[in-house]
Amino acid sequence: MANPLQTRFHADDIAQAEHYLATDPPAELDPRVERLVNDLIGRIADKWTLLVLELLEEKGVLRFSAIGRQIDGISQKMLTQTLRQMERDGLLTRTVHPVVPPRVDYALTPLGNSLSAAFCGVWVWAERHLDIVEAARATFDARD
Amino acid sequence: MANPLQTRFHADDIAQAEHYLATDPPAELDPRVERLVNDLIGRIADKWTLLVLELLEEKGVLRFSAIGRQIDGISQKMLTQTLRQMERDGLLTRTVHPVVPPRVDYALTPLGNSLSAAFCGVWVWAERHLDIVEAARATFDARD
DNA sequence: CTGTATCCACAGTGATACTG
DNA sequence: CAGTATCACTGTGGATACAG
Repeated sequence: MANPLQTRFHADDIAQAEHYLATDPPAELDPRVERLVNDLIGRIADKWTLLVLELLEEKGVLRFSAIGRQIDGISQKMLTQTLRQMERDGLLTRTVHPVVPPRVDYALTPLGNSLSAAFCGVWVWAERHLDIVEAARATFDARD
Repeated sequence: MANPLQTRFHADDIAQAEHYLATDPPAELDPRVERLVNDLIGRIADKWTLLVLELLEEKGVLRFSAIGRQIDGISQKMLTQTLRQMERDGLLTRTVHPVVPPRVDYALTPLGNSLSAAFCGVWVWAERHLDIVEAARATFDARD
């Protein structure tokens, strides 16, 4: 039986995610570092970044228009912006082929892959608990 | 040596996060489910929700003002809004004590704890790769 | 103390048009 | 094809005041 999440995340990535959980995290956690980590999470956890991350993890290398086509509802502006941010953060590479018409390929870096792996647990959680959350909302909305 | 992340995440939660990664995820992943999951992630991954989740995971039970005091920069409005959303999603419980002055306690539900555990991997990733990301940004910003 | 209500400023977003 | 530029808009979020 096909298993979308298993095809989406490489076994290596999942192994690495387990590695993150199993090994000791850094000992230092002063407020400044905490703020930076929060900032970083805030940036990488936005809607479009997550979708691009997921898509590239699954598909490997894609060109600009292919990404735009496969992510529902994203505008060209937001796609460009998201890709630039991710490139700046070292999550993906942007390869411009000097041909006409222009062709630009995007692919995750190892850093991007590792982030995708780190988010694997959140994806699985969301998928697993979707029904529970919706039930909780229904209950909450019922009484007021 | 003290280890903030180990104190922040209970051993049980980490075990559960490993469980998520180790076991087979649900087989079905039609576009509708995918959209719902994306929505859900978009909601739970916002800045304040993440900070509240982290704080309550660490501290256990806290009252309204205590949360507001310990999360830097959050306004009363956003705190109320965030707590309501999380309560609606079943992530935390809101307990009103009928005393004067009023006292309202907030605590994570098992669902909230499991979400916190799922995000553990992302936290560790962010902490681990903070320097790499900042270096990537510096490199990116240098050439233009 | 724990909220709600109101107002307002501004950043994020989408639509559109245009360029190399 | 792969963007950039411009603009109008909307919602988020902060400040403030007030209520239970």
